[in-house]
Amino acid sequence: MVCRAGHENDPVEKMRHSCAHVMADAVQRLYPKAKITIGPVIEDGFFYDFDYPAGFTPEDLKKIEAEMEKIVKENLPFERKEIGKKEALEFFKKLGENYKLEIINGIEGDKVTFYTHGKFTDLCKGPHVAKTGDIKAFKLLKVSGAYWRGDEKNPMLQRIYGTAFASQTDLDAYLKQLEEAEKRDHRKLGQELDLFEINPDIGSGLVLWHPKGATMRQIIEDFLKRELTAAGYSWVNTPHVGRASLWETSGHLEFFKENMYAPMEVEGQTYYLKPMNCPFHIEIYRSRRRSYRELPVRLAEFGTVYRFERSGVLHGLTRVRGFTQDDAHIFCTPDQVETEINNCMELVLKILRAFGLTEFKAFVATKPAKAVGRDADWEKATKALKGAVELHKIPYEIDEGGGAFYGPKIDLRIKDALGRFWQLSTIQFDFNLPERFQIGYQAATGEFERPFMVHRALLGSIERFFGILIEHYAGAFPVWLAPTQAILLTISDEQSEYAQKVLESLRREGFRASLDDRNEKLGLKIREAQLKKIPYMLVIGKKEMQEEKIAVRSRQGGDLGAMGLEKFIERLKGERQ
RNA sequence: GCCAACGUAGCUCAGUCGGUAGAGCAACUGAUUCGUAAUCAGUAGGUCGGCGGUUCGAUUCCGCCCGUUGGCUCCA
Repeated sequence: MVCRAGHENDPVEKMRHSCAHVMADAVQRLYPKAKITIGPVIEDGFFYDFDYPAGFTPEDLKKIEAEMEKIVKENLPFERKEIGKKEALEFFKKLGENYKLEIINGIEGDKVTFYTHGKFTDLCKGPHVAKTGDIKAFKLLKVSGAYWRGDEKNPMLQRIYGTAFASQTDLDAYLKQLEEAEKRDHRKLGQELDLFEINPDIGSGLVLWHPKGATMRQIIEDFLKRELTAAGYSWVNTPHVGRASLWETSGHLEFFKENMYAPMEVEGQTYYLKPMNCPFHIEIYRSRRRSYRELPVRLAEFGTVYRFERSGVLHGLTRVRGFTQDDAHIFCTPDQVETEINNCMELVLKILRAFGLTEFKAFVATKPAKAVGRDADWEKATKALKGAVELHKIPYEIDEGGGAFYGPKIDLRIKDALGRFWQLSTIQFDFNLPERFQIGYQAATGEFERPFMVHRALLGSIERFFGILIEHYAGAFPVWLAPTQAILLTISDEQSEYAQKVLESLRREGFRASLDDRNEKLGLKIREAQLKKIPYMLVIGKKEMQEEKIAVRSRQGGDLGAMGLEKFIERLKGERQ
């Protein structure tokens, strides 16, 4: 048992930690056969893993909770005791707690600490609250399977998750927040707003983009296309499959095969669906001799890739098997590295900010023990990455030795409206593929040189980014992204013709507008438009028709009163940018 | 893949302690032309995820499969 590093003195963490002990105690009181293993504090709560093959049902959870209440009422003191390892081993041996034996044997030094409350004793570094009665408000949340030490070769344990807070009010607030997150779930909103579907008849982890979702995707792609073109990228398109020999050269069959779809045979040749775009871009790079004069070469593509993900890890749009990367590869000379990376960073930030994502955290991963490439190149590249995050004043951490074997990288995480962090962008050097594909350029000296190669994705996967965006905005997209920006609502049939004209005017101005002239009450039309989260509802009744106006209602602000179409168009244009 | 829960109409869900199912919304039809979050009435819609077993009889019980969801990274 342990608190999270750096949080040992946080009173809530301490209480959660103690709560985990109380839960383990309750479990063993009710189910003496259950063996205790580990139970750390995690973000927002705690869990405890038990070896109990019968498993726990949701009803068991209620019983355990009730038992915990009793233990809290008993107000038992937590007592700390230092004890020799030998004695500790004997203690747990007698209880048949073999997982604890394994843990003790892995601990350095010859002393360990025990924490006891009532008749329950656990191996534990502490600290704890003084008495079980100090645990104020708690709740068990869910059960799941988990492997001992996270390794699937080990026995499957039963994990119970719970959380505890300093007061019932705090706990309720937390549960409410969970509910709020559930309401924003992109899978739910995706269906309600008719944006996309993942259909088992098509296949797990494969996305069908419905018209509204596809409209948004195109807006996103158009925006990126404009920005990247302006930043000097060239656009390429490459196929979805490639010959086995290509993936042998690239090394994917050696290192990435377990993530690739099974091969297919065509006329005696073996082909694989592409899990990455890089080999294709490299082939384009080396389609002719390159001179230092034309570097940097920046090849960009919205490249759709397929990766085999184990069925259990698939999740809505954020973890899929087929997805499109906003991928690009930069080939440049050593002199250009710094500028290229800085420009990449600038571009990433500009684009993410356009989507209302303004808080970032960067992780710079450096050279691992096993790596390819020259030390000097690693140093130069790592320095450029650090320089770029510092230049743009992004808070960052160094992930020492956390880079891939083929190069250092920056992972950029962004914070969404609910305060959750998501990893989106990545800027990654590659010292491996240029070598494998033997690419080069002719330097000023006339010598044949190897270029630096950088993989970079700003949004990462468009599918995943879209999912995050849906949750970030809770489906209420800003005008520039909304699939329908304004909907015209007539009050009676008499206004249909006039409304149709207004609709045409809006469309001519390039707006995504629609018309609801059904024979229904205004209240119903507003309700439906509101549920679709359309930014503007334009009411047209007798009055508006006579005065050649529209009554504007905004999604969040309600009735804004009547105005001329010109004035409304001006307003919309301002929000479109 | 593994552990657990779940799979009933387009959607959300109820139900059957074994005798082949029901609501609301949506759809369709009709009436209503009604000014800022749900007008009324009617009609239609289901091999109760698939296959097999037990049974006179299975949507219900059992087994297998498929799919969905949560977890399997947090190391006393």
